[in-house]
Amino acid sequence: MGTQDVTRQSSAPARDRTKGPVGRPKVLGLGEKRREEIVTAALQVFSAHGFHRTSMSDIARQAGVGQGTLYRYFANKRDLLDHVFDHAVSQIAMALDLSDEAGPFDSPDEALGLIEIIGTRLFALTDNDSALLRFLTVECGAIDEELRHRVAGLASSVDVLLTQLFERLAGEDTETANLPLAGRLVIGVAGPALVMSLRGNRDAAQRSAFLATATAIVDHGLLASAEEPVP
Amino acid sequence: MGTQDVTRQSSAPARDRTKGPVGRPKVLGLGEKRREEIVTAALQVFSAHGFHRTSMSDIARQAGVGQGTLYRYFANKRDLLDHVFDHAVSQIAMALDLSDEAGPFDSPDEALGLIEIIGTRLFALTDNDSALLRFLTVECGAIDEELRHRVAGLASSVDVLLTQLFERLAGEDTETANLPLAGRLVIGVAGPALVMSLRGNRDAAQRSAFLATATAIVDHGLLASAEEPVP
Amino acid sequence: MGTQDVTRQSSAPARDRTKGPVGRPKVLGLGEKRREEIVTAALQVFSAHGFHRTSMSDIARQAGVGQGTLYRYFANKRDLLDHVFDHAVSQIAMALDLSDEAGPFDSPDEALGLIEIIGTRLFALTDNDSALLRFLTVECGAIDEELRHRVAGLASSVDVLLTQLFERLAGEDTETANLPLAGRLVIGVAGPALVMSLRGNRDAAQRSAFLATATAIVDHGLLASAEEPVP
Amino acid sequence: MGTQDVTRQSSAPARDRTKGPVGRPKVLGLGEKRREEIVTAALQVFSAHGFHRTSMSDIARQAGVGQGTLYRYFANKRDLLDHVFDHAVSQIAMALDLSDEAGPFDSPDEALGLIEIIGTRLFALTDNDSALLRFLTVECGAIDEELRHRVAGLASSVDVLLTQLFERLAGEDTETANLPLAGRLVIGVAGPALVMSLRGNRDAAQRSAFLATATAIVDHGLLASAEEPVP
DNA sequence: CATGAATGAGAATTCATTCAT
DNA sequence: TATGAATGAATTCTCATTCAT
Repeated sequence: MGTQDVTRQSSAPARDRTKGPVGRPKVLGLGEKRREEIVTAALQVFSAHGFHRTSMSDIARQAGVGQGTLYRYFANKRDLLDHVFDHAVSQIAMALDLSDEAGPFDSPDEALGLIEIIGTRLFALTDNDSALLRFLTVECGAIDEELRHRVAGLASSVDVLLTQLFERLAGEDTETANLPLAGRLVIGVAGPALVMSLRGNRDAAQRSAFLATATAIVDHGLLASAEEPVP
Repeated sequence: MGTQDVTRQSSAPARDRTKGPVGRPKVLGLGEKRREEIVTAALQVFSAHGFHRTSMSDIARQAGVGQGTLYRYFANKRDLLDHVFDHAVSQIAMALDLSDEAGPFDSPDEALGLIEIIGTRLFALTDNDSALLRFLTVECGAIDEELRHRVAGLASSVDVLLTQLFERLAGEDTETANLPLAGRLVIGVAGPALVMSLRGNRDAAQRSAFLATATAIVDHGLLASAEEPVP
Repeated sequence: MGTQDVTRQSSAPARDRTKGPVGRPKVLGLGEKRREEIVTAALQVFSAHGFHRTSMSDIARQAGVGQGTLYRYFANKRDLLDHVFDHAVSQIAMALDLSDEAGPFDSPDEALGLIEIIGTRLFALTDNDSALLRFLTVECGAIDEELRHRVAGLASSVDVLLTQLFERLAGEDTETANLPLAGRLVIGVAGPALVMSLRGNRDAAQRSAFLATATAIVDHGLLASAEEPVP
Repeated sequence: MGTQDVTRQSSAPARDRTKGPVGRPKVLGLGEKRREEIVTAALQVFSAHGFHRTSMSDIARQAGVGQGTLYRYFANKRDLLDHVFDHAVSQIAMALDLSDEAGPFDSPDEALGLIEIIGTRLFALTDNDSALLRFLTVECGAIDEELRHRVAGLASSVDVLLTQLFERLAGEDTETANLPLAGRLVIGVAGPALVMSLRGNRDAAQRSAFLATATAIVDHGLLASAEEPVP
């Protein structure tokens, strides 16, 4: 009578993307423009109502096209979702792209400033298009197994990036053993800021207090602790 | 011979016959047991496949009962979900209950130990029943508006608890202005640990390193930073 | 493209009464008493909500017994319905039984008085137990094919009775050709009275006006017209 | 790039693209035709098996469309029923429309002829489409409370029409007190004719005998009795 | 005998997807 | 190419009926 096996008959939904051109073509044709309009519209409604509660009709209405048209650009709802995911990720990557800023730092303090820069950008991102982050952080993980993995992969990427950042901040004279952990912690530290922001809180004072605290944490807590051997 | 009451909603079973023998006796507590079995089964499948991808048939199969039986115990799928949510929350509350441990501390260091205690319990919780936390953290927020609010409320509660904890840790000589933020930060800090654990990582070394780092963060970063005025 | 055949796959519900003792046994055992309680309860709820919208639970609740008990007395819902129908018919037959009154009449006027007698009894019937007539007249015809036939048969019986009555009223010197039609017409004439009464109208003045008009119709219209050859 | 309107209930299709070619043009009137086909099919099966015993699948099969299609035209089963009701009422109203015939009458006898006209039309109606009247008279009253009220309202309308007719027939020198009752009586008188007809009886002789008798009833019984004061 | 817990067949309804135009 | 009408598989929920106690 105990709970039985949880596995399902129809286990794997079998990732089905039509292997059409998915990347970012240099020249946006008319069709490509339409694709992006649809993806953007889908992102809005997915974020507002959730993937499962959003019908293809909803997406078509939001995009201002017929439902049938969606199937000219995407093989099925799942395929469209994949593209929305990719779109969201690339938008965030662009927003967080530090290649301009992250030149070699003259001092650790300068480097620490990156935290504020990143934070400020994230706040701007949520103000502009809260759908983007809400989709990635709240909805995506709950859609299905595969997307959960991709979200996890995404998190890992940020992990790596942050670790590299901390390595540069810490300099070569530091024990790097727990820097990966530090990276994850900082992701966690960022979380509440996003939640705050996603809930519509735009209080500038709170935000700057938050960023200051986060910076202090990294400065004193992370980097200092990194110098102490883990017991 | 007059017409009796015909109203339907009067749920009173009118068991008023003068007869003694009442057929199958209602075994008290048995119904409650069955309810819990169903809730547990539902938690498993909701956590494994998500609320929307889980059909009532799935739940019934997992619980080892007929579909119709579910409706003897819960008004509808949503009602069942609510009970699953409550169940999950109370399980976690029990797991995190610190009333034994949180006696008055002789020293701040002793109090800091709470972080490790909480962390250890969370790890144990996920090892035992990963469905529980995955359901609350990953699935719930994406189900619908109302549940999102309830999750948010839950997070706020933890906020408050942590803030109170920090206040005790920091003592009265500290600026308390950003302690609420600190609470949120620590929630964030806990996140990655859960993710790590939910993904099935049971590496003890990594875990203890993580807890040590987290403790250090709170010790050096949070509490220390709390002494610095926010600009 | 045109509308297709209307016949159904599962055409006949196959009258299924368990051929247990159905008639009216002289001695009412305890079980028989219980049967009648259930039938009475079922009549109430069938009349109040309609057969299809009434569940066996509703009936059991109204009767103050468990659902399972219903199946100790009746094979299934349809069987119970049959008994309710029989019950209703016999109740009405009793209410309309004229064997006391319809002795040989000394004058046609005396005989005409029967119309008022019948009418008054019908009014009394609806006042006492409106469920009875409502069930027979409104609900029954719409339940299924078989019951429609039985209702029709019932109407025919009344037809015959009324025709016989009119024959006695008219005497032997009358063209009897359209007396059967006359019977049907009087059934129809009674209809509005029932409707009036079923809707709860108990206005005595209206009722007596109605009966007077009906009597006049039969006196002048029916009997007089019966003397004229139909063209 | 700003987020657009995400509200869902805004049914506006947002067909605003600047493009000209709009794909499959919406053929006006075709949808209306389909609606009527469905309503007609539903009337057939409702009449044959009753509302509650008719599934949406039955209707779809009868209409020769998929079940899903029904929901493109009607919100739900109840909505479809409402349209069937309206359809039936308007069909009957058309069949009974006396505006051509009911010119000013030179003599009461001429006016009396209306009864035969109405009767003949009703017979024709049932011969053509017995479902129509059976649905209204037998099924509708038993479906639910609301429809019962609508049927009652319908009957009242006929009441009024008939009363007005009788008033013209009787002339101004008559006591009008019981003319409303007379109207109801005539409705009742029509009932048996319908029943006869609905049962498939097409015997012309019986029909004309019936109409003659009914005319005689109104002539001698109703109108004559109208001249006598009600006690 | 009486009961009510358990059940699964069946009904209404939704929606991703197809395809004629 | 774009469209939206059509569709049926899948889902939630109801309820007549069975049967262990």
